Amino acid sequence: MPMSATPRRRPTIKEVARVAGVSHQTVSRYLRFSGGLKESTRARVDAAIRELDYRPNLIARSMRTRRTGRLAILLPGMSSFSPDRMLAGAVATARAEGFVVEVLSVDGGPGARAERTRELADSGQVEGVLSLAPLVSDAGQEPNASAPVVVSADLDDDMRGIGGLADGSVVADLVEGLAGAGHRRFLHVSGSLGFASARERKQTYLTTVERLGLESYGVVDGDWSAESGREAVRSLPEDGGVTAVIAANDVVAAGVVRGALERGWSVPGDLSVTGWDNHPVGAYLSPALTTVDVDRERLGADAMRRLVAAVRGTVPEVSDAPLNRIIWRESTGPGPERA
Amino acid sequence: MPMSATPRRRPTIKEVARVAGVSHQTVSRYLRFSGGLKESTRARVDAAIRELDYRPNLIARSMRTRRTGRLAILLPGMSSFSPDRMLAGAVATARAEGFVVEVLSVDGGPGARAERTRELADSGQVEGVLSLAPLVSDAGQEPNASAPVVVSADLDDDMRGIGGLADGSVVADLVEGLAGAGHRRFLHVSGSLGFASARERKQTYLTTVERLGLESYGVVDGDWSAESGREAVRSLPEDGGVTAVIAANDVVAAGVVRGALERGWSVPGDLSVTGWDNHPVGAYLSPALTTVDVDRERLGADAMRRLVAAVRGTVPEVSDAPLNRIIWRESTGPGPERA
DNA sequence: AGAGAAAAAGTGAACGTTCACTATTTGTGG
DNA sequence: CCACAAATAGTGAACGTTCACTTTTTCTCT
Repeated sequence: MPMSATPRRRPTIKEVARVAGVSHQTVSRYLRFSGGLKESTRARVDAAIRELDYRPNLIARSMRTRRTGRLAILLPGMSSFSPDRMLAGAVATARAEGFVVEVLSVDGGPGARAERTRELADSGQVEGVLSLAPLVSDAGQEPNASAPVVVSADLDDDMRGIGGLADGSVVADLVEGLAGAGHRRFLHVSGSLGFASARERKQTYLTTVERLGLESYGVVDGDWSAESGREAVRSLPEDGGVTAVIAANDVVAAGVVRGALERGWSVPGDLSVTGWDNHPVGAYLSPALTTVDVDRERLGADAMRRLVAAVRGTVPEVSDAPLNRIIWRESTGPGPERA
Repeated sequence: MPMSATPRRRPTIKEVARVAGVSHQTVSRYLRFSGGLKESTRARVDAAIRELDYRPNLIARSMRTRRTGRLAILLPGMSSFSPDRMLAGAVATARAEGFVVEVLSVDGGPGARAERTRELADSGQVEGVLSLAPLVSDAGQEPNASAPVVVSADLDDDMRGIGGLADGSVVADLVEGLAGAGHRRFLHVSGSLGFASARERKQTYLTTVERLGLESYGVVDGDWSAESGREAVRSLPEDGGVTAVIAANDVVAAGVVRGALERGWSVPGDLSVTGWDNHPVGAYLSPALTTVDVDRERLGADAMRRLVAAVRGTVPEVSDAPLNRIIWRESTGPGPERA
């Protein structure tokens, strides 16, 4: 029970000024941009700050400048989708740009999130909001001069982002790769269609199958869960001829594999399966999962960069390094035409 | 490019007062605790607030009260351990208690994190810090009257928390269950020993094996990774007699299973394997993973409750509901004595 | 109905910074 | 060496609340 001795107040700018023998305004100048100070005074202020272990009261500063230097990140409350890597990337970027990040997870659907976002955006508490989960698009933006809102490119409806394009092209590569291996009849198990990335992948799957003159047994609209993958395989007819499944992510793919094994089908002997995300365990499953490695950290960082740019009224730097990369592993093999 | 029309300032307490025909202090009173106001004035203030769409400037409030209402949560920067569920639980609890949470992920080891924590704790920016990753224990606390710091009970060194106890007892149950099924020779693959939970499990494993008169082939100190599990199995001699492996978590367990299969051992035929965490894919692996279901959300919530109590100087409510629950699945089976 | 207490409402300062000025010092060209 | 500009430093107000008081109103009891 260390009853801390002196409840000493933190030193203020004025005390620093007194110690340094200058005016408080000079200290303030020193703090903001140490230009325009004579070297001698600069040194005196510096010494005083050091001596008193002074650190500026950022709240008082915020109050005066009316800038909070804070951004909010919205997390989906409870879903199987947990954006941990993205979060880390986004947080790191924000910090690097000099912002403090406040994270809050909101339970409930896109509606609840949109509501909360709106509330946040014009609360004056934060300068911008980044949502890592889909919102219901509230058509017209706020009438209030509210803070900018960015929905992660991975999930966003406006497909300008790199995320969108890259996403699509990789599904196409996946299908082409399998077709090249002799597969003709496909199944896609999608993620929750509330996610733009899920819609995008589904769409690209359909058009690619069409474009290459292949057949799609269909698309099962899932929810990113393993169970949805298992169910999808269960619903397949015994001799439907499907030999390849494009699953929305690795978790779904694991479910697909399980479902196949339960029916006595071998993977990849009878059925090839692809996942998405390069989940840490994917390589250690049997069979090891073919997947798409996604730089989620960078995805989060990019989204945050977009937000920061919006806040500052500048144009975001677009990164062009490839974001996705297919990793072929054991869960995919030659199709019937090569067998 | 909607060049937002009026850059209208937010209304202040004084404007509300003017509209309501009362003093600013009356409005302030209304805002903080609407007690002590005559019903008629209460209504007038209420109407004025509504009319102006007034919302209090929390920064100004913070400045005056010297309370920020903010807590920080520290996440490990980049590790295989991502505390997403815990984060959600902690954030939700903090919000429910009226705090705003600021999350930051810190790269680097426990040293870097401890440094950053210290910095945060006496930055005056937050009223408390919750770390979801181990810190180097800085022996004596800060000399400054800094904000309280709580390291999650799951990870903390002081084992007072519920987390510690529950953890241990469940490892014992695991070993006992396997012993009851006829297993005699065990292997433990631990998590990073920087984590108190990893040390705790290891310790309980050792004492339980001892207590029941079983044999431990040894403990492999891992790092929560699948590869560490795979390596552990590889290092086993062909006829060492190990028939059961207690893995630090499901990811490690997946690696163990993989390693076993690669050696031509069947799971659970030749080797029983247990994981930890009830990872979403665990039930869909083949074999489905025996694991320990951990209410990580509540773990996070409990840790946050501890922090809030520390900040307020009150005693935290201890929850007593069981936190962990073994789920026996296919990856464990009878040992040699029953075969 | 009036005194006194309790309840309700008001007043001005303070929190620690930065902003918008004004004052002083330093430097420069003729 | 002086007038003048540029560089540097200083002064007081303002940001929007709450705190610590003081004043006014309302209620209660005799």
